[in-house]
Amino acid sequence: MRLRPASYLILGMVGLGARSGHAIKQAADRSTQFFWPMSLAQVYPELARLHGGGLLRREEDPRGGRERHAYALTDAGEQALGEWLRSGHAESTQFRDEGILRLFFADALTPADQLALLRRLRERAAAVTASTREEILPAAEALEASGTRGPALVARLRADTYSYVEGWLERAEAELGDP
Amino acid sequence: MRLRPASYLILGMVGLGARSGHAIKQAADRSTQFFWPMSLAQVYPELARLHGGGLLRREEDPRGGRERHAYALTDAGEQALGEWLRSGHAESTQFRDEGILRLFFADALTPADQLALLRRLRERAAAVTASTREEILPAAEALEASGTRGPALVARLRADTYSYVEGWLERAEAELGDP
DNA sequence: GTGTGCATGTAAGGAGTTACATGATTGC
DNA sequence: GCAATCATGTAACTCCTTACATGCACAC
Repeated sequence: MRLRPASYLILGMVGLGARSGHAIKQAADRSTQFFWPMSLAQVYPELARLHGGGLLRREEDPRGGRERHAYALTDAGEQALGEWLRSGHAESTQFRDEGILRLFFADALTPADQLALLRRLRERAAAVTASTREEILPAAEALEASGTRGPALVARLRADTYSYVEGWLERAEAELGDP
Repeated sequence: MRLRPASYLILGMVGLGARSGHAIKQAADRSTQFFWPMSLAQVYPELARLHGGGLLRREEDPRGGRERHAYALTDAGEQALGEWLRSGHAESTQFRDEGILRLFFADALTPADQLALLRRLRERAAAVTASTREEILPAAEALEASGTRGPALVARLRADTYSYVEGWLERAEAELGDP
């Protein structure tokens, strides 16, 4: 059975206590979304696959007449997750950013339009920093207080990195406007 | 005719002087690869599509018995590229990083394994900085000397950002080892 | 004559997205 | 009664990747 990053993401979320497909998606939207996007349509087929492969246990857990499944890691699931976390193996990273692509080709623009592009990118970076600090970090810090530090670590890395990029772009703007 | 980022990437590369599909792919591998990956199999169909849509002119330009096409921007192509560059519209960004995903779930590891993970991520960041400065920047700076500044700007942004991340991870390591 | 680089493409498949489809529960 | 939230799934499609397929030119 082949496991992809999305498989480990689901395994990891179950490990952190998310029990239903819905809860996994909710948690992912508030935390891992930014460095590993996952759509809802991926969650249910993948849960079924992981259950079929013996990595997840599944129990019926209805709320009234509304069906619900409660997933938990099996021993094999726990082991697969641990092995992945310890392996440095072939870390797939992929970064796609249309804004940076524009910047690459910015010489085709007038200086004024170049400045406008830099300003837009800077504002976007600032917005990422702000939304991460206001919307993502608080929940991550609540988890941190109970001993789970990964989410807060990652949220701070994101906020601080985009804050750095914001400053970098601000300097680039200044240099472009007044060389 | 619908234009995607990969379309503008090709248009932009032609604008910068890449004439054949091969040359476009070569240039992309050395520069835009890192923030907008594009595989060879995308290039030729997309060139044909852009030619069919009137955004590229195409001439036969054989080298001996080896066929070659020389592409150039039409007025419509130049205009489409310019409009995209000036539009702030819906910048699609997507960041996927398996290493950060591991960090998010790192609480499942022993402290020693957490440290090892942080170290691996730091070394990876350092390698990105180094390879960008050594392999990407020099060519971009040569272009810069002749007035095309985008490539160097983007290469420096990449190198400096990963350098910042390297320092950040180093501090995180220190805090984890000695809180 | 052989390996490296230049050059153009196609076929099949995988990963992930959008949109669709449905329905119960809970709080106002 | 109504809206928001919880909850589970499927279908069609798009985008992109890997692998395949071919062949000339040039330097050594």
